[in-house]
Amino acid sequence: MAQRTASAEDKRQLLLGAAVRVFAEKGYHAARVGDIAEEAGVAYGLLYHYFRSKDEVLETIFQTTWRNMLATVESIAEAGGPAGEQLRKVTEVILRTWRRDPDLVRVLVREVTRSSQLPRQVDEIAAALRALQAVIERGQAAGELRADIDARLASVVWYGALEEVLTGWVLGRLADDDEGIAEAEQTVVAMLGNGLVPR
Amino acid sequence: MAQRTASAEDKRQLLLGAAVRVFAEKGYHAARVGDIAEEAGVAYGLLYHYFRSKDEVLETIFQTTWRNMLATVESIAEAGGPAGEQLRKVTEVILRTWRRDPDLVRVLVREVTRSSQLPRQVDEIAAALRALQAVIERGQAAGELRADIDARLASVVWYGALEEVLTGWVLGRLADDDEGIAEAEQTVVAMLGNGLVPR
Amino acid sequence: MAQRTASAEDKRQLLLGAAVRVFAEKGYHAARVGDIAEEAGVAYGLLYHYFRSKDEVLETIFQTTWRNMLATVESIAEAGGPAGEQLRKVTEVILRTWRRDPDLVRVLVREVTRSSQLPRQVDEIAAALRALQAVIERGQAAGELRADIDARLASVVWYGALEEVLTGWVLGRLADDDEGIAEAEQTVVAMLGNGLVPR
Amino acid sequence: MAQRTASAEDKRQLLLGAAVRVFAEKGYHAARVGDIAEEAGVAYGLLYHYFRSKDEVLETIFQTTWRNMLATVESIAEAGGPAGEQLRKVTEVILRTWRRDPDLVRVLVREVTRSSQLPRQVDEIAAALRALQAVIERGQAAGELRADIDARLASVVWYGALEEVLTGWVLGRLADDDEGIAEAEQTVVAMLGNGLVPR
DNA sequence: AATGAATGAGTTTTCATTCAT
DNA sequence: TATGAATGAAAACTCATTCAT
Repeated sequence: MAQRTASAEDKRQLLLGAAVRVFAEKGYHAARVGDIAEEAGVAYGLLYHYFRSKDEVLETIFQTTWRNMLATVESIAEAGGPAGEQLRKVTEVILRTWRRDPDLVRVLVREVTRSSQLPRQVDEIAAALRALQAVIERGQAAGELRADIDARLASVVWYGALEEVLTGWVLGRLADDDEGIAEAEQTVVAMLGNGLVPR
Repeated sequence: MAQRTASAEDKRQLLLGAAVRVFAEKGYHAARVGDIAEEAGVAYGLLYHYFRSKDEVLETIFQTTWRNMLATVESIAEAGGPAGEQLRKVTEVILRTWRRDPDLVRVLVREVTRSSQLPRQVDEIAAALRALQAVIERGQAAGELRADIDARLASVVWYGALEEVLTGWVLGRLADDDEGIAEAEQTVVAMLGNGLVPR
Repeated sequence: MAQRTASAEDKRQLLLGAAVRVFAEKGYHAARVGDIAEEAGVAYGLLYHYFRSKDEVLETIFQTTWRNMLATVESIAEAGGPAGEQLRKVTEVILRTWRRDPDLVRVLVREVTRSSQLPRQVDEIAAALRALQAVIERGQAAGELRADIDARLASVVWYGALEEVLTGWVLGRLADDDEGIAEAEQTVVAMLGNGLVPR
Repeated sequence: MAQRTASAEDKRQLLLGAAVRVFAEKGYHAARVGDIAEEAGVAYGLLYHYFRSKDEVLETIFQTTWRNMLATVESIAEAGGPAGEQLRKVTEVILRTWRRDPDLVRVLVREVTRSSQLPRQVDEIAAALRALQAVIERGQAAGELRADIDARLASVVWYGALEEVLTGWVLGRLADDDEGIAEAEQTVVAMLGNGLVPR
């Protein structure tokens, strides 16, 4: 029975992986349920054994990703160290997702607004934002970061910058080779951390 | 005939305004052509005298908005003055759109990804980004801004921050009263301009 | 506009007539919306201009028929005369529907139960039953009919007998030539009528 | 092996009983095979060990019920006695089914038409009608019943009256307490019986 | 006998768009 | 210009049934 459960979980993952590829290629809306099933090599009816609807598939992708993101940010935060260094690590982790799983990022970037319609997703994203905010607040408390800036707003600004860089890569607006990625990391950290104005 | 043209233009605007309200309320996809016509108080067939398709209506909204945005950014750039001040003005203009026309911002934020699918839009957004980039480059040339940061990346980061603040307002994640708006402006300018790290 | 309305009403009738024929032939469930449209010679989308759903088409057929039935029964009742004679006329009118519009009777008989699921129909049928009941009550009050029998039950029994005769014709269980119809009328009236007459 | 067979028969009955309850509650069409299995407390695949299809389940319910009905009517007929008394007994047996197994009657009444599509059912019902007809014919031959009324038609009328009374109870149109049931029996017998008796 | 994962046929309905008036 | 009747493409989803285990 453990076997059966494991196998069922495998099938779920198989479908989820196929969905990411298909959504990345054609977009959520244009992707037909049959495309996902075909990509996964199963009959489309099977998708409805594992998910309530096509929507739930996307929702699951978002939820899983954000949960992981949240866990990563939190583990970085818990690891301690200078706030600036923590923010650099968060930036690095998030931006490197592009190299690790470009299809996933494509889906995330293209369907953000769809996800934000769904109340549940908002919670997940909000949780990640709060984690980022907490890092900033601790940095402010420790005197490492400016205390005259609202931590929540700062987290929103930081997150927006990251999302837009990813969007730039997805849309081909920005160079996404190794050098481009490294430069983006540095730029985000430099601009947000130290500012654009020379000192 | 001038009158007729004017009247035709009025009808177009009437339909566009109605479309913004309807798209803001139900989202582009859920909005039916009939809803827009009803909101505008005309028969739905009439929409096809002024627009080729429902898609073109959204496209027009984006194009017009971005053209205005671009013109504004360019006029700020042409007006001259310190780069930092120019960036502050751009930030102010973009963020105050929320107060001026929240429905428009709702549509823009909710349908960004759809817009980025449409090739024509990319140009408009890209043009606005280039204008922002130009401001930064001039600031770098004048020694007012750090020259070790890629201007294109900087424009992307800046734009991302603005978009995410608007998103925060749309989703109710951030306070959007006058004070909240003022604080957001200052925070964006402060963080991106001067950095989060105290000097 | 009167013309347009008339034409619209014609189209509705066209679709309703086609629906009766198709439902009669294949049954409501097996009948596809496309079959009705094809029978009517229009595109199936048009059906949705005139009816909310396939269900509403059937509902309309029932409602119209029962409304007519009710009107007929009431007009017979209002015409006055001996109760027995009124019941004979009602029987005649209902049974002769089979000759007048066999397809309609086929639909009515085959889909009775479906109609009784729909709350609105219940009212229509109930109204017709009440009219029949009223005829019986007046006959009882006038001493023409036995007063020791509950008029409501009597109307139900009478109606059941009529429905089953129609069912017999629909299923080919009973002869439905002119002679068969005449005999059925006489039999129903004889069995039910003489039973109601005091001795 | 007798045990195994008995157990298998039990499972069949278990499933049939569950099907009656589920069909009574949601109707045949809305009832899913899974619902029946769940009501019976077994996996839905098991249903296919005992029945060829969902349709066969309903068919079996009808067949069993009608076979019993037929047997009952025939045993009443064979017991002899005055025809009027026999008809009273038949009426009593059929109407009391409502008290004995309301769910079964609900299914029978709601799905009559569905059953009449199925050729096999027609035979069963036809057989019961013939039995009723035989009772009447014997009554006519014995001079106890009017001979000027067609026995087949009379059986149809009688059956229709019974079915409609049951329908009235199912739909809540008629009182179905003990008194209501008793009155219905008497009314049917009085109306139909006295009408058949020569004067 | 029992389970439930897997299959895929089958159909209503929506709604953007066209076009006769 | 304006109307709204007419068209038909397009796809998610349900659920009866099969079958490997």
